[in-house]
Amino acid sequence: MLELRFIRENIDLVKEKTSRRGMETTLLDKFADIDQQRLAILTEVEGLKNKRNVTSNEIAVLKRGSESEKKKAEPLIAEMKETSRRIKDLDARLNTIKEELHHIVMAIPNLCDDDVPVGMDDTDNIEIRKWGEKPTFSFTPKPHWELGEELDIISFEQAAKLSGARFALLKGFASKLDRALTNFMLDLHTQKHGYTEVLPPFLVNSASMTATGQLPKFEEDLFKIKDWDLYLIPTAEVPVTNIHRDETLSENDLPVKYTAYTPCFRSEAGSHGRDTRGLIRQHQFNKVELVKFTRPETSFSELESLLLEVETVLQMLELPYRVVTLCSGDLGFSAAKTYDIEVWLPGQNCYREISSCSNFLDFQARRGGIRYRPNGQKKSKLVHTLNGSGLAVGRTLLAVMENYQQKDGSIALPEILRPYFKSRFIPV
RNA sequence: GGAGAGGUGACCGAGUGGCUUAAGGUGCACGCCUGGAAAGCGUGUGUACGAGAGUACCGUGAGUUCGAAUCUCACCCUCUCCGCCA
Repeated sequence: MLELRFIRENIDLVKEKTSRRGMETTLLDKFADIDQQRLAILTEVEGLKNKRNVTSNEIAVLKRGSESEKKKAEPLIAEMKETSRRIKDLDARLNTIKEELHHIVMAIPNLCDDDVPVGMDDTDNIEIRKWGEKPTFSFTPKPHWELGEELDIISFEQAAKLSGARFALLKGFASKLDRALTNFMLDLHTQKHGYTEVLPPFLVNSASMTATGQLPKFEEDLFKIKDWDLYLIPTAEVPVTNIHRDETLSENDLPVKYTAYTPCFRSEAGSHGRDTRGLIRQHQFNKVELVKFTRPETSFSELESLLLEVETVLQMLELPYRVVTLCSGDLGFSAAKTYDIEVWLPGQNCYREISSCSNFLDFQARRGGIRYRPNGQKKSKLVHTLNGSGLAVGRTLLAVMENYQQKDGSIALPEILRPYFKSRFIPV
């Protein structure tokens, strides 16, 4: 959410920046009109309320006085009866307008940072660096879904029986590898990168979804629990960022850093026909997430260190990747700037997103009332929030399978996973 | 699911219709004091909207009233006990 006053005073800038994202600006034309109506009614009703407060005090004084003074209160009471009726009317109108305005403001995306390249879609994203040597094969490398079925460690068919399309059943070595990767990532982030591990609820209420920006605009992307105000989380970002909703943190505690392993649930509405094979796009997948709460001054440097921490995971797993800066049109609703890390997949001969690291500035903090008190100052300020996947476990698993596949169909494993997986490879 | 108790500022906690402009305390900040610190003393200390005067906010939403933190109703949440259950 952007500040009301900021939108009012910078309406052209807001229009320009939202159109960079490829969004309609008609909403913003409506904003100015409704905002003006709101201020007019607000002024009137506040004047009446002031009168009511003052007169009520007068009545109180008269009522404590003599009989004749008590009599004097009666016309005042009659007058206030009428005033109260008008206040009630105006308040009702004001509430309607406020709701309309709130709807508009909640539908305005964050302003993209000036560093963000202007573009339409992912083809306009800018590669900023590459790491690692793509593996060479003496044979044609297979996609992971073929490897998984041949080794009998992933079954899409059985998962379809249980749940339908876009689900997978990991078996034996695959489920063990998923667990090994998760533990490796959590250990790295807690022991080397200074994150506190949390295990949050996987169902959250609408207030939480609203603070991080999934609601009200993107409800169709979520799974909702029937008859409950609960949604399955699409990412750990939601419960973890909401840990400090409506709280004031101490500046000395910043940056606050959490890592969480959770399953993630996404409806994938609107992506029919895309990535239908394999583990790439599932309704349910596991992810290790990193979340930071920072001072405004340091959020961009914290974004850079977050990116490096995520890259470390891929480097330790010796998986080749590249980093891209998302262009304005590809940026998520709440983010001001995002780096995507894309891992090399030899079985599909392409790079695929495996992590997304974003700075949300105070956009989520304002929605969620997440503040801190700067040392030596009276007024609290909004924190900045950031998060990044460190990493999406399912996609890491398939990247390991494709990059480490052997001619005989077995899969070698990164050295770093030895303490977690115990054996060196997944046998045929 | 049943019974009971409760939800007040950064935190604790008083407050059952109008001298409440939310007491008091803790914490925090600044000042005095000190060789320096602690203690002590003093001052200040929320959020939103508004150019400002001001208005609103005591779990949420309605209601009663000239006037509600305070009374009524509904709902949400927390705690204790009982029941059921991994």
